[in-house]
Amino acid sequence: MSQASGSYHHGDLRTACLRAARDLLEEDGSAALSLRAVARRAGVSTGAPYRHYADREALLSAVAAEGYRELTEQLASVHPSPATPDELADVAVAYVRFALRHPALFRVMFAEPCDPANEERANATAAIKEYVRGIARAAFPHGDPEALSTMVWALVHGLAFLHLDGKLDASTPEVVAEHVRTTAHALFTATGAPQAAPAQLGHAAD
Amino acid sequence: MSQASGSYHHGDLRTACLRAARDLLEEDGSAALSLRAVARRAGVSTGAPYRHYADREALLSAVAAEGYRELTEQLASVHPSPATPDELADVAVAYVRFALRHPALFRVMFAEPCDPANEERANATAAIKEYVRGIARAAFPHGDPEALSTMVWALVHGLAFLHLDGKLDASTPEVVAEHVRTTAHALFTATGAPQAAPAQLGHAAD
DNA sequence: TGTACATCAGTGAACGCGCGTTCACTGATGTAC
DNA sequence: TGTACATCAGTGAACGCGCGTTCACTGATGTAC
Repeated sequence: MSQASGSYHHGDLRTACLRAARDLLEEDGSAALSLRAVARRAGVSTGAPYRHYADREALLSAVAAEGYRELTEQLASVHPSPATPDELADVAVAYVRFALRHPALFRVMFAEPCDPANEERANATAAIKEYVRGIARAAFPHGDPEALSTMVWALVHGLAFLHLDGKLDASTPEVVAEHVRTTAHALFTATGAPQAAPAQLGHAAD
Repeated sequence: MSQASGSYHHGDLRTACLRAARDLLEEDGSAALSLRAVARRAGVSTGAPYRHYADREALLSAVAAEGYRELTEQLASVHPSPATPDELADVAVAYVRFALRHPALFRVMFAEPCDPANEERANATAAIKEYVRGIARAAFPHGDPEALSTMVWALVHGLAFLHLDGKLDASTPEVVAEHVRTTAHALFTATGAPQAAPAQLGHAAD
């Protein structure tokens, strides 16, 4: 968009490819994403994307990285630093909702054996890990944050995939949200997360 | 095997296709399973599998169903009716171990959008659901078995996929087992599962 | 027990498809003077 | 400000590939009499 319109040069094909890939994933989540389809969608010849991505893998990794960033953002926007069981449950609901709203993207993010050496991708996953660890630290100040954050992440991740794959009732978003909230509550209250929010100071002892 | 060897008729091509599919999945987990590759592997012409499977989907569903049955068996063989946190943790470890030993099969079972109307497949998933529900009932006699069994399943399922997708350290089976055991323990002890095994009678109050 | 015939489970060639990737090319852009 | 030229980002045709599926066929099997 930044440059010519209708001209020979595209202007920002790199971004346009990402956009096209995302659109295709939203439209037909079941099909595998192909570079040719992306080029077609971006209104460009088959070879053009190779100016910006080394190969299919590279595009896929970029898409995945974008997905991670968005997921992290959305979780943080629900509660930057959740502390009560209610707030934790809200975040859990947001995680599963993201998966169900963007099933194909979520699968690219997790189920595709993408290049683990891709730096952008590695950074993006690190960010989400850090957010989850932060949650665990704030919510369970007395436990091992590492173990607890794994537990929380595994729980929501499992819920997301089981809903995605039709193993749990995902007929309406409301049903799912309620289900996730209940499950999360069962976990958080039982593991001794603070019941109310007496302190939301954000500074926990290191 | 049941009939001719080296003859025109195969004897039991249905089973042989399944076997071939499984072998291919074990050998190259990253590639998508194709009917042609299965036929090749079974030593048979491209069209032959169509005598036994309507299409690719049908074969995939059969493979998935077999996977469900095996997973259920393996879990049950660890503890038919686990009651203590230790026993529950053993089952959790077995679940994740299955996923890591058969990554491609596990992905076919869960990540492929297989035909949900397939009866064999539906039966097999129902069996595993039932086993998990049974665990929850036995282990948490005072909670809502439905919510708790979902929680347990989601946790192990999430752990399985996070390890599978390289989000958690899966360098050695021992590391993974230890990790799963720790996480499971944290959950089970906190949610009030029986601490020791005073009664292993198998009859819980309905 | 022997023969005729229907049925069944394979063959192998062919169809049309979409894919990833390469490559010689060309039009647009921007920079040096 | 104007021109020459290097660089860059596209084109479009082509490569070879493996795929799912179909179809006329043929050899093996088993059943009725």
